[in-house]
Amino acid sequence: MATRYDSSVTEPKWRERWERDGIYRFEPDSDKPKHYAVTMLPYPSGNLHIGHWYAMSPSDVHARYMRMQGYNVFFPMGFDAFGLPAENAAIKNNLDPRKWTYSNIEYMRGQLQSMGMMVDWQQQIISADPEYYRWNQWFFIQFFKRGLAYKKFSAVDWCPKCNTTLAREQVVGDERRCERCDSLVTKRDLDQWYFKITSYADELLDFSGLDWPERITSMQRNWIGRSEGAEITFKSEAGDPITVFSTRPDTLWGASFMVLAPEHPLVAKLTSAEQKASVDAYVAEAIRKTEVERQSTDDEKPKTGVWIGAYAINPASQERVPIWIADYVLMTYGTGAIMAVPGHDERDFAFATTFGLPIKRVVVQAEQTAATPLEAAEPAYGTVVNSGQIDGLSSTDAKEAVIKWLEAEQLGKRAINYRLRDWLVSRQRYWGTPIPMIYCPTCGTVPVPEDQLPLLLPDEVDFKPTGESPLKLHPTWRFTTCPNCGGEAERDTDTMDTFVDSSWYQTRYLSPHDANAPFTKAIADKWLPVDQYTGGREHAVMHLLYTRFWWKAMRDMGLVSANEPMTRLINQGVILGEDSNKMSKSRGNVIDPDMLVAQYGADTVRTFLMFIGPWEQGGPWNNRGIEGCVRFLDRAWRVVTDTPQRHDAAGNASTLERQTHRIIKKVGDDIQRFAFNTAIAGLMEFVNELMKARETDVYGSEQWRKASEALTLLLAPIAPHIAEELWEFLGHSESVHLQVWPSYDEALLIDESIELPVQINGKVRGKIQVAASADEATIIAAALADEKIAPLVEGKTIVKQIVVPNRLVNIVIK
RNA sequence: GCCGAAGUGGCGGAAUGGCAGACGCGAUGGUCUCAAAAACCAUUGAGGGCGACCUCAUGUGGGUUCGACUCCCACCUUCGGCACCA
Repeated sequence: MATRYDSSVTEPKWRERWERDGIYRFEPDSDKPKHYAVTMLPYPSGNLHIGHWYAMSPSDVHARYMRMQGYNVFFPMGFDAFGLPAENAAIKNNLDPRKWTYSNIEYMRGQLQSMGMMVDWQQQIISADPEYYRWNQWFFIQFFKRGLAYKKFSAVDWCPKCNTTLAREQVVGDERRCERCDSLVTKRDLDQWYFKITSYADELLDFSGLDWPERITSMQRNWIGRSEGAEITFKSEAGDPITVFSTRPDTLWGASFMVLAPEHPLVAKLTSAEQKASVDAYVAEAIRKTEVERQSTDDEKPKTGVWIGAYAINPASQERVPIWIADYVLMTYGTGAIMAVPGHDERDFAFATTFGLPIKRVVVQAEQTAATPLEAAEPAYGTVVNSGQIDGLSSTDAKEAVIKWLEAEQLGKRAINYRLRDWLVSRQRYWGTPIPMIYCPTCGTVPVPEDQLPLLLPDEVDFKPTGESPLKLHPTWRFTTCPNCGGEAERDTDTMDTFVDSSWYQTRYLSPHDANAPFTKAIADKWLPVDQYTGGREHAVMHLLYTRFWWKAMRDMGLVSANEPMTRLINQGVILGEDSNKMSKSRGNVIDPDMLVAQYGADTVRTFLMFIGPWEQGGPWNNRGIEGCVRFLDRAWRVVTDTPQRHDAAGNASTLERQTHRIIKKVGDDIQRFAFNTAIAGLMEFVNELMKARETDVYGSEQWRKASEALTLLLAPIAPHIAEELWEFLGHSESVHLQVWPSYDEALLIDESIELPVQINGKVRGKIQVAASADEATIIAAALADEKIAPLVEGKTIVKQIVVPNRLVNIVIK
């Protein structure tokens, strides 16, 4: 046995052995309790970067640990193979996106395998495979039949660089940039397909039973943006109903004017002849601004607007209130019209002051009266005044009272509004799932018959980024016949958002080749939902929200029974360059995992990535830091395999035994909570302890053997290759990865004799050595007798004596 | 503005009511060597003292507690999300 461990020989050797023996094969029918772990699948960009390692290897560690804990673990891998980079690379280099993608997959699978993950590659999925995407189409049709997929013409977000529409979630930040390419997003009026995620808005706000980071659930909650209030119908003097949404029906008496969005359908009808010219000009300007970007979150942005020459009647106060249009009211939220309550809403206040509109107080705080003048909007809740029959009620009670009154008088109703928009899924690009819909002049919109799926993506396509769907430009593909009447018809020429692919892939892994269903129900019933999901938090309101929606739709179709797709979610942080900046080619701070693996081996790279710091936090790479892990694994190797020259010093086998039990507990606890950095720190300490014990007569003892075996087993999830080699060295013929996680004895977690710090008034003033079993009285006696403590206590009054078992003693004196 | 996360040595970080700085990097000194590398040993928060030791120290200011990095209140800073959303 060589004294140095050579990863370049050993790692491939064991990977081949594992593959040959099929130790990671998925066994859906085993009797062991199941544990389904999924890490977000990679996009086949062509090269695995260190971020993939950072995301995936700790997930593998946890999965391996669960397996050693006795679970039947399934930890699959696949490729999110549709998407723009393939098409863009193809356009740039005149390649076939299919060939580009699939050759990348072949290469990246090799890289992924070099990580030493416990993946059963026979279960892999590739979303660009027709056997996968046919089920996207199948789901699309089911959604269509259930009213969850619909087509709508409206202003949509358009990325000029990607040359396609985007879902609202894919437009990021206040500058409204494309999630994928960072371009400024514009608007276009287009007829597009949507999935009705809003019909699950309320359910998506319910995170009960989900062990997900607060950060993600709060982002989703923000995104969905539920507001409770009422819809209230005002009537114009001419009698046209104008419905507004308000979260403050309690302030209805304070509504002294109304504002409609410039695009509001009633604007044209209500505008008076005298005001028509200025209204038209304002509307035109607003629409122009919409196209350019009606953005600017500038707080200082002055309010603009125009009176349309009409009045409405406030249904509560019966006051005549002017109707204005202004671009601060958005057509896309609520009803596109508001009742303006300038006294208690900052925007309405700003508008009223700009245009000299009346401001009325309808809420008071304790120190105010109904006549206290308003110097600024006072949005806080308080007591209602100047409001007829609801005077004197608290804002909260008044809300309820007004809603009940509105409902009784048929003037309005309780209403809830969401910020969440339906998911726009049409994309004007080639490399995606064709939308399986046919437009027949006679029969209308007809789905492709299910027995004709998959509707294959054609190969010979001129997919230049023209802004038109490449499939539309194909000479024949779009022309078909209506499945209903047999007449001439046309196919939808868009493809689906690739987030569709990742919305249900976790279910497909279980039966990737099922030709009759998206997944085999018997297996899915046993294995779903996913127990542990890992991946980046950048998908909080995209993939992670879409997946929850998709799952609920599947549940309502009777395909799955749980309410949520992924029970526990952990998000890793981002691994940064050595300069603490995001890794990028232009900064030249990119770390290449292949080079590291060649130099140090996969085990070292895995170990260091987890040792850097808390996994959820991420952090900067450190080229010197990895050397520490090289040393650690090397020491672990030597401490087990090398025979010390001398080992005759007096040692303590019982101490080693206790250290062994302690580390078993620590590593298990830490891996369970994804605290890999402290698990590894603990193992480093343990190796250092073994190094010392090795030079004593403890070496070669029963306790020594157990400690070496424990070290090897605890190392197995983290450094699977070296652990396997050590396990073999220790004389075992069966893989270390088929072993059971070692157990520990609670009684052996603390030493027989312990050192306790003794505090006087909370400051450590001495230390005593006592038996772990010593009772409180004995400990206090020992503390007071201590040569450093005794003089300090002498002549003082002992107020209190605190003994924290196994921790410390505190003596409070006066 | 609202919601969320975070702030600890030269650096990455540990400790979630009980000895602050585990573990690692870096640094300094040493052993081995012709020399170097590797490995090993020692020291390494700041200030003071020859020294056993003492004082200070976890963004800031208060508070609770025998005891606070940890809990509470107020604030500062950084990062992420939402935002003319009625």
